[in-house]
Amino acid sequence: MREVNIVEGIEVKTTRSSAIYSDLRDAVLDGSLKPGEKLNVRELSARFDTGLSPIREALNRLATEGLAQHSDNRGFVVAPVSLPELVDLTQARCWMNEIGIRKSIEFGDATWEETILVTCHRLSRTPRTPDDGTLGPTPEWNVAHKAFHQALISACGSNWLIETCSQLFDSAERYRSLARLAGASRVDPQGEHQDILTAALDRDADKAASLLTEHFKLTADLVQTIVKEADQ
Amino acid sequence: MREVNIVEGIEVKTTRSSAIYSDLRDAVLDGSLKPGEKLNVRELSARFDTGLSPIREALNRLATEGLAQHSDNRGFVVAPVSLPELVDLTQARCWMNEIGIRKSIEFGDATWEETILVTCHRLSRTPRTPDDGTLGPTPEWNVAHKAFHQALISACGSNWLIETCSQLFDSAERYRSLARLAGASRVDPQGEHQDILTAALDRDADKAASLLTEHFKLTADLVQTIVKEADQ
DNA sequence: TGTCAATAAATAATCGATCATTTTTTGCTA
DNA sequence: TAGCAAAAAATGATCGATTATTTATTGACA
Repeated sequence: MREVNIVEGIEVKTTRSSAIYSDLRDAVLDGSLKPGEKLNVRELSARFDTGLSPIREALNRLATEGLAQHSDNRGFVVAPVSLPELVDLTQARCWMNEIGIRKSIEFGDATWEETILVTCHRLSRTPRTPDDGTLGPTPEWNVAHKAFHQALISACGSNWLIETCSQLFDSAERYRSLARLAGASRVDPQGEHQDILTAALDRDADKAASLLTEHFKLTADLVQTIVKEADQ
Repeated sequence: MREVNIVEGIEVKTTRSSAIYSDLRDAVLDGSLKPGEKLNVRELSARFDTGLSPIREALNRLATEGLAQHSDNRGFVVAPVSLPELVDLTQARCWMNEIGIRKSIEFGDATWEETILVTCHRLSRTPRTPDDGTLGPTPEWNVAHKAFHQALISACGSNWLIETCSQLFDSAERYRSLARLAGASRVDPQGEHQDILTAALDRDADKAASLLTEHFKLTADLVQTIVKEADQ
């Protein structure tokens, strides 16, 4: 119980459980914890230099969220990935984000327009590959990427939908990370982002929806190739 | 670590954490734990005659699921309810179930048809009010009710969508329970269920979707009246 | 009497020992 | 050597004591 963060000037004392949850979550999402990998509580408690309780609490949260799996008396593993699940996930993303962007185009006001404009701009200005030559998107780019996608649907009128899309985004990011680790990379996602932005600002719901859907499907296709290869 | 269940002949040893999670979840859903109520860990551990760890694990799961809220160093409370959240929730239910039933009508095979037929039949044969005169739906009716609604969307092709609708259903059930405790009750939901079933079997997607949406909105309207009254 | 700091009480979080269950190893028998 | 049962090891789950933090209470002072 010692982690202290400063948020907007005020001290926020976080707990070990929360800190570890956040770390483990990041590790699952960026692929440093591999799908199916055993999450041994004692081992993790040694690694994080903490007791068993915070680890178990963090794992319980991850499991409820779907990023880990739990079996009574058999502990936790990182949630597995599979081709069928990727298809399922992609389908759900397309459907839900389509509603989200259509409704946002219908209901969104000037503030929404400005938000999608700004988040898209920030995304374009955020370096995708690190200076040090290591591969893959930087954490900053990932954050900016999610911010833009969530902004697109932010005026839809249902936090439930927004939250669901957020979880879907994260689950998909895990697949993207795995593809990246296997050496794959999108050529020009930013061009697609710009096109979606333009369609949204033009209030062209059909075009925005189909571009967004296409965007998700292209990513899934790339990831799919890699997952298939890895399976063999 | 002593809870033992028999599932299809084989022994399944469940944990205290899981058993308590299940109990607490039921209590939140049926309204016996009130929105905003403090979930004191010591108190609960006394009530369930167990240590602190299983209680905390159960609460962590509930919180991740959205049925409880957690604040670092301040513990857990039952998730609050509100009019805006009910509106949000209802909107999301309508949108997602509409996709679910449309795609199921598009993709569903004979097995799907039989499943919705059977679950609807079972629902109609399950007593809604208990024999002993206590009010509100019986647990059996609630189970059958959910089974029918989930069956309707079960052939949509995305487990993610199905799972999301399941969570939405549960969250909505909490509102229904609260309305029931306040004395409100739907007149004839089964008539609506039959109409939805018929439209689905007829593969009339537009009709099925609009009936289903109407069904959710009617429930929400009833609950809304109660929540409003309770607020004053 | 109202405000505020200091103190006390209550509650949340964590720890590591202990107990229960699962998994692995061992060694016997056919 | 294969199959199996018993024993051992490893791992998961739980407990209650301890520590950290928040909330409530007290009492000094303006």
